[in-house]
Amino acid sequence: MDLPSTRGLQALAALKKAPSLSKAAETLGVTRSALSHRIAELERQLGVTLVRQVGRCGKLTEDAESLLMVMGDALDRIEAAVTPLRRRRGQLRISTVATFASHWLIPRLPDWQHLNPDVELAISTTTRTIDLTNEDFDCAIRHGLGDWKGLTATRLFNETLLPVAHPHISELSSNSTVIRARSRFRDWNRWWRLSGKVGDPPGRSVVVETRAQAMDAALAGAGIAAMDLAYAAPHLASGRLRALDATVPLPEGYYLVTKGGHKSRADTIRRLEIWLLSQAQTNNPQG
Amino acid sequence: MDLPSTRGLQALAALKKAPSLSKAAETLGVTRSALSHRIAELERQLGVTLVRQVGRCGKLTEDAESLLMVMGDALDRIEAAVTPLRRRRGQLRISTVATFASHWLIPRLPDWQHLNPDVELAISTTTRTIDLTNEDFDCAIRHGLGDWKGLTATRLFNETLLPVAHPHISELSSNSTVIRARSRFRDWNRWWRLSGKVGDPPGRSVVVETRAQAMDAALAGAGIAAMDLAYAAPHLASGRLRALDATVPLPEGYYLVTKGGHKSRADTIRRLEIWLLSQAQTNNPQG
DNA sequence: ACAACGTGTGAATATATCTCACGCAATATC
DNA sequence: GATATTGCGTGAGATATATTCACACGTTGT
Repeated sequence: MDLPSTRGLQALAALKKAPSLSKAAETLGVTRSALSHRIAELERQLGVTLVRQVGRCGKLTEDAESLLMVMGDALDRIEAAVTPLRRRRGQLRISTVATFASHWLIPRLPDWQHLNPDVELAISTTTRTIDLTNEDFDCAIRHGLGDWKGLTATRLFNETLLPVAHPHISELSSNSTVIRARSRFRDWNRWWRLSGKVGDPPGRSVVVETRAQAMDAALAGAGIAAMDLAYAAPHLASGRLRALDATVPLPEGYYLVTKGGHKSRADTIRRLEIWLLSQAQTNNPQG
Repeated sequence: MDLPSTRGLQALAALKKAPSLSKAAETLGVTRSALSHRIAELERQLGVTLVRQVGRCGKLTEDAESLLMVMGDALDRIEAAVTPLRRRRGQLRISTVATFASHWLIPRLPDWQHLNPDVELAISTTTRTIDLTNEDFDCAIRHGLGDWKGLTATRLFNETLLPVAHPHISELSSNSTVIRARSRFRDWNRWWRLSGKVGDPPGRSVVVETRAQAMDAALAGAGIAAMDLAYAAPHLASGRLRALDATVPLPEGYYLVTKGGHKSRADTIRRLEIWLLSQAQTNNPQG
């Protein structure tokens, strides 16, 4: 059975409450003409006259009255069911890793808010890799090779490591103190090998828990950190950190990941993607 | 507040009952693809994920479940409200005068039914002129000058009077017996004058109640009737009646009259109009 | 590996819906 | 009575929504 559109029924219901079609149109925020057409379309679908012009106002016929009577508060029910869901419309839920959030995304948030005042980014950081298809996130930003199956991934930037330290540290040698993050312990070894150094990296090291702490330690002058260029860039630009050697690219990168299935707000995600890519190019947050 | 379309909600409801999207589509009589798009559109409007692919079937999210829960039987209510009205869809209610119905329209009904098996004509004959704008008729066929204000009238044919009688009556003279219908008593005088005769019509007359009875009386050989050509034509063709003198046109005619306002089934009425006009040209019912 | 099933997606097309400008009818106002 | 004023319906044109078809992807059996 083919149901009539909500628009038509809504028009009829509004017409019952308001004295005239014009007033009803006003309450719905559309033209009188639109309402007139809605009624006409509904009448065409049902094959019944619903509104009859008496005097200079429209009056509902018995058919229309009975329709509304039987329908009851069906429209209100629908509205009640739909409203709480719609409330979350202006929000884009993003899951990402802590370092990316605090050292890349969050510093750039003011720019996003300026360009997209209607979309609030809700950033959620987790240590574990979240299962996008089962949890209620619209997208995620992940670190890896971009080969997550069943998901669409667009590369934001490749990871590139370089040794950075407080400006008063002027060189990297076998005597230097290096800062290692437990979560990315192998970074120093990888940089060492990829940059063509021989032997092992300096043995003297400070070990911290997370990469964010490694950054803090480097800023404080505790030693030399192998940091991602994207994260170090603002500090290098401001002079709070100094690059001590070559920058080497890693095969991994940072990716914006979206799930398949019905994408509930594909257009907003698309805007986010474009913005992220443009931000990834400038490599520096505003302000 | 902008309500989502019934189609989308209906799709969601069907998806809850059926195990898979394909089955749901079957129950609604549309393609799987259509249902998929409906859901996607609904999700876009609400900005919420409603269906999530788990395994190889789609499963409703909590949001979708709660939506359906709050909405309750709203859709059923709408369907219940709409169904009884739709039942009258295949019917076109026509109000007309008795003579036109019995001597013109009804003999032609088989042809209409053959051409339009989906539309049943419900013919209602009344002596009084019905108020189309207030009563539940889709259209009317009226006799008159076609100047009914507020209504749209299309002429089917002009009225044309001629004297007819049983074939054994061979001439119209001042000695003839004329048949008069009380409802159209002046017809004989009008014909007499308009056909250029001098003096008065024959004084010897049989008076019956209606024009239909006048026709019967003429067929029975009771005298000469001043009959409308459109009504007499089939009898003239079959030889049961004979035309005894000139045919004179009257200013009145028969009109298909439709009301303004929202025309609940303009397309069907349009088909009726075309059919009536074609029938008016042939001037003879089939069979 | 391969087929069978269940889906999502994009293009092309058909419906629905909206706004705008216009004309007509019924009331108000002079 | 003439003349605004209010309330409508209608057609054209633009935009949004729905539908189908053909195709590609992932999952589940054999």
